[in-house]
Amino acid sequence: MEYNFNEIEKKWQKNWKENKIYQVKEDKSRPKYYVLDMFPYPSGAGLHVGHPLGYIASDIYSRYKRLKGFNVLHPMGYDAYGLPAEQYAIQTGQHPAITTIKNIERYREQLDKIGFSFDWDREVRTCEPDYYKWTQWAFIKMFHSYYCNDAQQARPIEELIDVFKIQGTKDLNIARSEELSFTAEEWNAKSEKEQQEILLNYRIAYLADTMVNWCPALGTVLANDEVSEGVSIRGGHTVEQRLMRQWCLRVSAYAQRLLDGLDTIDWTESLKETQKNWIGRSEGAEMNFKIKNSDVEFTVFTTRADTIFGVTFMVLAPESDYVCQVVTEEQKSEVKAYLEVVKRRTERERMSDRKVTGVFTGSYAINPFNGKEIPIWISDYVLAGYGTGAIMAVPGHDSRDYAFAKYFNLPIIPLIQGCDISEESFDAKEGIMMNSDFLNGLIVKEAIEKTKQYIVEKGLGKVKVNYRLRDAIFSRQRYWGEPFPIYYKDGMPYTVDEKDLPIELPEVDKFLPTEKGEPPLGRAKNWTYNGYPLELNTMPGFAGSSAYYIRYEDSHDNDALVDKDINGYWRNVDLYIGGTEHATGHLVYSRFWNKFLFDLGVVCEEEPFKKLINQGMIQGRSNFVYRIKNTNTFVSYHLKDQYDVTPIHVDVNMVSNDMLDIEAFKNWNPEYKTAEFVLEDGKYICGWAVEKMSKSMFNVVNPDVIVEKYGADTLRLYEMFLGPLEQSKPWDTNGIDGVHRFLRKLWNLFYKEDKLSVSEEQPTAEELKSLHKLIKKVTYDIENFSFNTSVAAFMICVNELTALKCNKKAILSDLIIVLAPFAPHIAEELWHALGNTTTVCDAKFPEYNEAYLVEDIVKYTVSFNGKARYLLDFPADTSLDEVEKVVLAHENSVKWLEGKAPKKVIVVKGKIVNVVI
RNA sequence: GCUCGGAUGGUGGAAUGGUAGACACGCAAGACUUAAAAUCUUGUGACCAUCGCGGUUGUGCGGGUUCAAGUCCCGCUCCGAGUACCA
Repeated sequence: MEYNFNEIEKKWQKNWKENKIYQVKEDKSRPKYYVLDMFPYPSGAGLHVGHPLGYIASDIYSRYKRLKGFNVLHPMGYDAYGLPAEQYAIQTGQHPAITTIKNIERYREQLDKIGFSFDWDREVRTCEPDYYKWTQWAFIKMFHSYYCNDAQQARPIEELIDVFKIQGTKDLNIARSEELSFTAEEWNAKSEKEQQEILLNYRIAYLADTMVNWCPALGTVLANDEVSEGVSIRGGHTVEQRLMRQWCLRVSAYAQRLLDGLDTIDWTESLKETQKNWIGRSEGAEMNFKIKNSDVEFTVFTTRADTIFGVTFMVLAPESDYVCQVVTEEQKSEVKAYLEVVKRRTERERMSDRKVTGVFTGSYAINPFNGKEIPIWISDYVLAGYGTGAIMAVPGHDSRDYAFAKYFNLPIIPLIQGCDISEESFDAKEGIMMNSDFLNGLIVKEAIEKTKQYIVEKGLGKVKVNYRLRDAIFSRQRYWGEPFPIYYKDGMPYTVDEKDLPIELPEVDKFLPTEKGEPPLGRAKNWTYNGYPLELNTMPGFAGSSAYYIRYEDSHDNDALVDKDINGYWRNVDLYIGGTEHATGHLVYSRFWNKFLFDLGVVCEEEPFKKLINQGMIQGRSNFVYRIKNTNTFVSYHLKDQYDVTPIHVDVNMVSNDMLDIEAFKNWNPEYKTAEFVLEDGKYICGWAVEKMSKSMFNVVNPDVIVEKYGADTLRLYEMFLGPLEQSKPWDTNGIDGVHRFLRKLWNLFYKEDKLSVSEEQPTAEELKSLHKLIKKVTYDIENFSFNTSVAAFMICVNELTALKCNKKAILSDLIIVLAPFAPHIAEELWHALGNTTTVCDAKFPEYNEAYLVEDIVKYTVSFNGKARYLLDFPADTSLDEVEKVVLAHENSVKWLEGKAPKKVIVVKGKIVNVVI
């Protein structure tokens, strides 16, 4: 019987589905294990061969854990809201829901062919009302919460209102947008509307006028992680800064907890590092500066308080509120002109073109340490969004200030003994202070501490920790997203009643903004709640993906996001697999969202993902043919240098082992119908290059094609065999035959001349050794996510057993259990062929036995001063004394030792490894 | 600029400080075949060799630690990823 993978795989996929083999239920008698993949956005292009890489790895791990006796939760779903479906809808009028469902069906079809062990009964789709009801619910909870810095947790907003009623803002230590100050009497005297406006300053989900990344091409605002280098990540459209009233989430309140939490989870150092940088904690001081001839005071943030005696000018961000307060009459027109220029420059220009620009305000600040007058300037190298939007410039010890000072000819004062600032500033925080009054003679670190102390004692400011992490902009002016559970009364936002959730996405006639420039929801009919207008914005993409892992635990629950008991069983994700591209987006929002739900007591774990692995990207491997210029003749790769050629992308699906299928090529395009070829050894060899996998490069490989040709088990093994999971690598089909050959060899261990042929005989020591070597290696490898070396171990084992002509049932049956996580279909088929009636998924993963692994011959490496190595074989039970005797008497030893006694004999783990002379 | 990775045969890649190159691809030779494909066997880092003995050399470069370094330490070069006027 041939190894008919197509038939086998179809049969078992059907069987698994019908018998609900992968359905899991809470089972308190067994330990749980939660394995999660980052759920995909179902794009119109379908899956390519790179997408399943992580899913295969997580599937192997899930199946392994199940065989090890764990109750494994391994769900899958879809991140169904997204820009592409909406862009497509704008162009074609096709409702995004229709496109999305079509794409989901296509994804599902492709996923099913690979034989994953997902529990599909738990599937979630972020665009389904049953699902986004809980996204809206969480938003309502955030709206009704504030963050208490003392308790370090979210608290109900009602508590805060009670505080306001009694003591106003006195002794308040809570996260807020702006520092407000009022008494209880003032609060109680305010109108409902005024009170609501104030509360927005404290809510975790709040509405505020903020500078946002506005993307005109997409017609919406974007969060910081959706923008890179001044352009949108999706589509690469330019982004500009704009002041808009938008929904925001007070993620910044959680900055310290997000940072601290990193120490409790098992993520790669590089990913933790990326998050640390994104959160960007910096310790420093806020210092107040008075302005000469004015009562205006302004505050700067600095991490280098020690350099206060080197401040020679101050700089305000162009957008800073202080600007209009400090500009003098005579400078007004010049400043105005400068602000106009800055405003016109896009973020992108500002970044690429680092020209020094700026303008003097006419005002002077007073240095609180020595009373000196310092000119105040405006420049766009100071950002409004960080710190206070104002800095004290120390050109001697900050490279940006240095460039500015040089350009505008401002004084530069060196503050550190022996530093050379003639060419550039001295930025390092080291050396001994000078020109600094009471700080002179201190080393920089001491000086920073002493200055901070001084600032606090003299009331010049305060010690402050700043974070780079900004609050997340949560509004999108788009159609295809979750509607907000918010309505407006008297211009103020109110949440809809929880019992009225979900607020379903309404139908609209077009997916474009209204004539008035409102978001597409402005087109919806009767878009009201109890007669009040509903919010027209929708939520961003990360809203639905922030808590989906919790919903899988209890995806059909209509009364709660997750049942408390059920969450108490599944807890958080033990293993999360996905790409690095979510390091500063999804993985920050998810952690924030989960911490918020933790504060509410909805979930029992503070961190959502205990262990996280980033699978590498699969790049494309493009193939080229070489056309001789101005002809229709193509020359093979190794001969191309003899001609003047143009490389042309050719569809990789017409190329096998870099050899072109000439007939297929001729039929590919009418232009090539009459093409001629210059061959080498009768073949046309293509060139290749690693590029992004994309249609335009003709290098997209569809997993369906591989499954059709080699089977899902081969695809699974091959994707793992390609290299380490976390490494990016090009897809290259050149080695797939080797993996496929391995499966056929395995098959042939069972079947001789078309008949099942297994023996009940007792295995030999050699056979047992081969098997247990494999079990040991694979156990170790799976636990360390080193799947490529496991595949190699299988190949070795099967080669050994083939050489031993082993067809013993005892050996083969354990072998296929060990293989089952990797190649479930063939394992299931052989498992049943051996007479088992239950699924191989419920077998017990065999333990290895060291006793079988003992070598009967021990090899000793003997070398002299590490040189002239040679090997000696001894029976395993030879004593070390005996070995040493033989080693020293060996002719090579005699030669090297020249009759002298060795100085030292190095023994490692009971083995002589070196003789030192 | 900063941070984090990485550099090993023709290729993808293996190697708890202890026989570098597992396993696979490719290539070569052979077996089977009218032939091809498939399959199987053998060989395969480079250099030297009285090519079935045996030797030299070899993990990006330069140093160091060690009896012993692909692996640890210091200094470079190159490549990749992330991030950036963050005061």
